Amino acid sequence: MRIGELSKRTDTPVRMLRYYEARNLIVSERLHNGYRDYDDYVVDRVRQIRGLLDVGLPTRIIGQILPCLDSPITIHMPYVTPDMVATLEEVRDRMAEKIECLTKNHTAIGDYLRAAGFDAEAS
Amino acid sequence: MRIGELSKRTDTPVRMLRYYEARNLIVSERLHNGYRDYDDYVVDRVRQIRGLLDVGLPTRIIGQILPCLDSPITIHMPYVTPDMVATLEEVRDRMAEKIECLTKNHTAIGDYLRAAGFDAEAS
DNA sequence: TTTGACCCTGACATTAATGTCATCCATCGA
DNA sequence: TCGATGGATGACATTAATGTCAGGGTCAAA
Repeated sequence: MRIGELSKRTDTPVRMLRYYEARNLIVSERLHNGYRDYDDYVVDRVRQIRGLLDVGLPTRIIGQILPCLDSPITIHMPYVTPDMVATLEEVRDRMAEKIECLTKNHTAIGDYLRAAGFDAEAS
Repeated sequence: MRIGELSKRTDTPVRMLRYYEARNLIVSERLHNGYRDYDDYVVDRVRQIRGLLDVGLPTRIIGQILPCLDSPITIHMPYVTPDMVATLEEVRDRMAEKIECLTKNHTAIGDYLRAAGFDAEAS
């Protein structure tokens, strides 16, 4: 698909799609004219990238870990360098911290809303 | 305590503490000389702020929700405006999304590391 | 063939969170 | 009293993610 459709399907500005490509987070073929052409799997990829960005990961890190989270359960993993392992462990641990922080505050907001009489569902 | 100590106790650059104050996330008294003087509870507050920033919340939002997450279980909550309720619900929902995203990727990294033979513990 | 929708590249602006300085006041110990 | 340390304000720089334009092709439908 071309960039416009990818943009719509991922609800992501075209500008950003080109940016992600520049940061090597996604790739694209080129049509006879110079138009970018994306494979379908890129849709999910972009969504994942956005999610990670939204959660505070910088593109630099995303680019490093993305290849390791690619397929269902790691189709091809060449020699994993110790460096990469360290990075992954680091990222994994920081994610755990974030989850904890988010969970705590998510709960607190729920409690508050409930105490204030609003919003009885959706804890 | 003065800003230096707060900085150490929260592992936060002094620069940032002044910044958070400028954004109305924390407050401080002033000593006879112009030095800032912080109450003890500010330590936790700063840690919470950092956590929220780290997880992608902008200071503008943090400033809005912080007062609602202040005390153990909401000591004083004046008339909660419908606007505030809407904001809180919005933030709460976005947090849930983030938690889901993080959990998913956290798991994926764990799986990868395990599959790669590294890191057998700490799922 | 003309027009409008799409795409391309590249430059510049912006917002947020931070880093870095410079300049000056305050305090306390040697 | 001097000097080191710590604090204050304010200006300027930077990095990342994004927004916005400008100038210029592609192509299909009218």
